[in-house]
Amino acid sequence: MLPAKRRARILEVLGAEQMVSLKDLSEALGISISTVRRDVDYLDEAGYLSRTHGGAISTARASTTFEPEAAIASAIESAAKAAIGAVAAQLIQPGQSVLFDSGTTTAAAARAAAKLSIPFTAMTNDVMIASCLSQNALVQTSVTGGTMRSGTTTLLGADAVNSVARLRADIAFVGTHAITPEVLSDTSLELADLKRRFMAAADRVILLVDSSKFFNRAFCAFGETSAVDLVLTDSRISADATAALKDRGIDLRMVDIAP
Amino acid sequence: MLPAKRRARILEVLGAEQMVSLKDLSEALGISISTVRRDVDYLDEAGYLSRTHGGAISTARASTTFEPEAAIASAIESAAKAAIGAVAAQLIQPGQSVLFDSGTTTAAAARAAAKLSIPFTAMTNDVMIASCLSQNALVQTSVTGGTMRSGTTTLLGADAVNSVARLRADIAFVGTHAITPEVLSDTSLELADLKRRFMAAADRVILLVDSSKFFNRAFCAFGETSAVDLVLTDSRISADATAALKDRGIDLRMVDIAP
DNA sequence: GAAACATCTTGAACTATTTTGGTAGAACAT
DNA sequence: ATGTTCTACCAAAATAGTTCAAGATGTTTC
Repeated sequence: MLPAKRRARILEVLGAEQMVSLKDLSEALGISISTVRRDVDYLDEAGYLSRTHGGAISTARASTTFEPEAAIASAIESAAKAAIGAVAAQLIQPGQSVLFDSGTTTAAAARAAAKLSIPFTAMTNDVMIASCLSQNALVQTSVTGGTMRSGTTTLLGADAVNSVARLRADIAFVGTHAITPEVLSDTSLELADLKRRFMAAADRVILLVDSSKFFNRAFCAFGETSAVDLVLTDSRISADATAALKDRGIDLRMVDIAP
Repeated sequence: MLPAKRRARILEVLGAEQMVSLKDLSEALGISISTVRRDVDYLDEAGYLSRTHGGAISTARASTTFEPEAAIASAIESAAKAAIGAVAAQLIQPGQSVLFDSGTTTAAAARAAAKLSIPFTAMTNDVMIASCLSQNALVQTSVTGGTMRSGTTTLLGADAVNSVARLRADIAFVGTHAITPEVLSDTSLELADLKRRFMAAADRVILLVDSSKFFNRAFCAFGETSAVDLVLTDSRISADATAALKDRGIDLRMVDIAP
């Protein structure tokens, strides 16, 4: 297994468990304790987790504005994201207009949507999603203007907001950095602002969120769960989380993850 | 198997897998590990993927770049474009604002510019160029809005035009499909319109054009050679062409092609 | 066209570097 | 006190970098 893959898996475990011992990690990943120790130290150094005696605890999401580098973000929960994306794409009807928020989960949806053979119109503020969708000649792809923060593929700022403000769409696929039973939140004001616009511009808001995002709070709230028409998540979501959302009458669909 | 085909297949694998070891690639493609290593290093250099010890992981672009092999080939295999791009990047001064037209030659300039360690502001209508530039934290990258035609990474249309119309930049790097001693031309009205705006918005217009574009005419003229402040081309340009341009008082610089 | 020549690419052999898993003693928690 | 975890080190394995000869490709010359 590749070092990078190993580290991503460690973060996945930590996303689900909050706390793990090095021993457990060593057994779960089938690698020696020495290597686990080195990986965990590395991730600690890089700020992805915190070390404790004998193990590691997740810290990334506790820090409300922390964003992992793109390479790692896309590797974390990649199976869950792909599964969620595949189901999301199936919800698109021929001829509809669809908004794709930026993010790795919505990117998975775009990748699946690009393989559909139905025509639809798409708009996104993520250049990676855009170039993905534009592979399919049936998809009319538009991109918001805006400014990219370095290391990301996300367009933000006044131009992006204005582009979205003029629109009316059938569906918005929105991602989120964190979700509680009531609130969706993300890491920056600008991101939050734009997500709010996406949600306001669409008849049907579909939230794509893998199970590791429950229940956390990030820096900046951008909407309420009640404003979402459908939540798509993976089957690793906890019973607590499903109950809390269903109590609020939120339509929740779980997607089985391929091994 | 052709080198270009090999590299395209590596990107294809990487689009599906997120990470692969060199060993796996070697087996999957039936080529030696040495060759895989060379290909992967090459693609890393060109920004299509990132290397890790023992393998490669997909960057934003790799997972979306199911570009036809021909597109990859023309984008990264051309020594002339790379050489022109490298020289173009050197013309950027710290703090300047720079417009990057869409196209493979301007993309080469963007790749070189992304490796500079000077801060500047960039605006482009090509999402590939944008994701290239945004890898450098010193570069403030903006993207025009617009619509993508399928199979391309180019943004066109009213939104793109409007984005550019508001700007004033120090430099515009402009590509062209064809050039005669008097006229620059390209393949579509929309493209031509946007290129015209780029040229009007910049104090200094620098035309990046490899020698194969002399002297042809494409469907739609978008400007006169006299409106260009500097023409950068490669040394394979014919003597006729240089003479014709110099007769018109056009500043022409030839770039030696690296071996 | 074909032969001769130069150039580039490939795969393999070899060396250097990095990574890995193990071990021994020190530090730690209960 | 006792078992566990940490640090530091080592040898083995894997990967990266280098070099080179054989083959493929491209160019020139006749």
